[in-house]
Amino acid sequence: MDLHNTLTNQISRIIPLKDNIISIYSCGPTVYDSAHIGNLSSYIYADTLHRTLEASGLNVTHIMNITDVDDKTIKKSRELNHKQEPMEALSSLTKEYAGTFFEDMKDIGIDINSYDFVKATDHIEHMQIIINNLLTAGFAYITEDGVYFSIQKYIDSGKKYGQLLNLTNINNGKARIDNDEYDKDSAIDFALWKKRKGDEPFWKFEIKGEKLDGRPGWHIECSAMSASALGIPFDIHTGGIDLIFPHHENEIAQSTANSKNQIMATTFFHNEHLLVGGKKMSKSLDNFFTLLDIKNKNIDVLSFRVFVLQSHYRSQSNFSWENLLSAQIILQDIRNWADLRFQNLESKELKKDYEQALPKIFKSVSNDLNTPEALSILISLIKKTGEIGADSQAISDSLVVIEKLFGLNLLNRQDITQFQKETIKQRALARNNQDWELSDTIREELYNSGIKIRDTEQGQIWSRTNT
RNA sequence: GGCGCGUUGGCCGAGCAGUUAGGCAGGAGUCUGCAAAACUUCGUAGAUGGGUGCAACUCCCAUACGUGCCUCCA
Repeated sequence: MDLHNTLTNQISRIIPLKDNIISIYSCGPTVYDSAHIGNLSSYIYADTLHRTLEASGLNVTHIMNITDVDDKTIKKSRELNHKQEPMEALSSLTKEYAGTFFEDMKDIGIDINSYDFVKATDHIEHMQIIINNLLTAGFAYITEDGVYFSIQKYIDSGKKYGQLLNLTNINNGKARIDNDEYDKDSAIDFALWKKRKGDEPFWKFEIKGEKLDGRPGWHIECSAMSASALGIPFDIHTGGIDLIFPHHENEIAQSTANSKNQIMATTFFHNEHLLVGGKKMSKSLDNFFTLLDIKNKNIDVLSFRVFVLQSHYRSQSNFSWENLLSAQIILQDIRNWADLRFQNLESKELKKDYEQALPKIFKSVSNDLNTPEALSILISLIKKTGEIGADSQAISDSLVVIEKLFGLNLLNRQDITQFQKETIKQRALARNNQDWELSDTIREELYNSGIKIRDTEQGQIWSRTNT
């Protein structure tokens, strides 16, 4: 497939580094609170990328990290459980929200078994090794409050800082200097390790006799986890557009400082933000929604996946309830179409349409993940099914492909019960006898049991009322 | 202040230099025992001002507005 690469700002063909294995590292959640749907949209795009690559015949190794130690997790765990041991408080908080995160992932159609999740706290030792190596090689220095990475040393070694972003004026970033509360040589240097303050949770760390008990900086977590799972370099690094700087830029610096290669990953995949009322959805603006908000409105959460796929990952999309409801209608249409495979329908001429549509859909997603186009082709196909008539076999066959790419839980839909099937047969009988009264009564019975009937040239076709 | 991105019909949202995107919502109609569905059809989009082209929503330049990153952030 072809994909936009933030490193080159161009769309280029994805070619695996090793055989036909694609390695992906996705920046996952910081588990101090429920994810909002903007966070989740990022994972939906990464998941669709994963699915498309698999559909291209590649084996995908997909790592997603869980950040379970950082400023926010520590702060919140101290507030909530100030009587508990700091480490225990941290772990009980992050366990809870990691749990809700996995539930959310399942709800939005992500097969969590096709990912390897890694936790930051399981990789502390590896982070310490990297920090130690960076210190030894002169890329890092120790201060009163921690260990810092020296951008200047990195640049001096002949590598480029600013691979993803044009950083010519980064030193002039006024906000950056104002917010600088740490003891570092240069405003752009960043913490690899933060020494323990007060009763924060900490890990033992000693270098050359110097006691540095504390916790890792945010960026080093991803460098360590990606390296231990995938090595350097790997194929695709994903995340929201806001992670480009400084997070990914710093990851690159850490991961490549000690390596001949200056590439951390061959492709960087970044998705645009979800907006609300034209503004970025964020916790700080308090304009965010969670999956729970969607559930509370009795809207199927998979509608959100459809909503996300309706816009391209590199353009912003504006979230509104009206748009989500519109996506829900599309989801219903797709599900009703999927259920046609249970209904023994036939239409020879339609087979051709399926044979043409599926490669088109695949071509669209392969072209820089153009999911809106792919969805529109699918919808046209569904409309055509209504027009000409359905073919159960063709639908069964194509569902496998559609499900593979879109992840809408279409394959585990159930057939109606034997009793309901019998009831439909009885109605057909009544209709043959022109017993409209009985026919209508049966139709109402079926409706009450959750089955909607429409009469077509191919006979009765059912769909579920609750989808 | 620095570096980007966007502006499409009531709402959302693509592709494409010349031929209908698609969806949602609305009007009218066809079909139907009824219903539902489906279909047909209507409102004829492309921020503004220039430029290049036989031809621009589509390329280029400006302006306006919006928005993102530069600080934790998907």
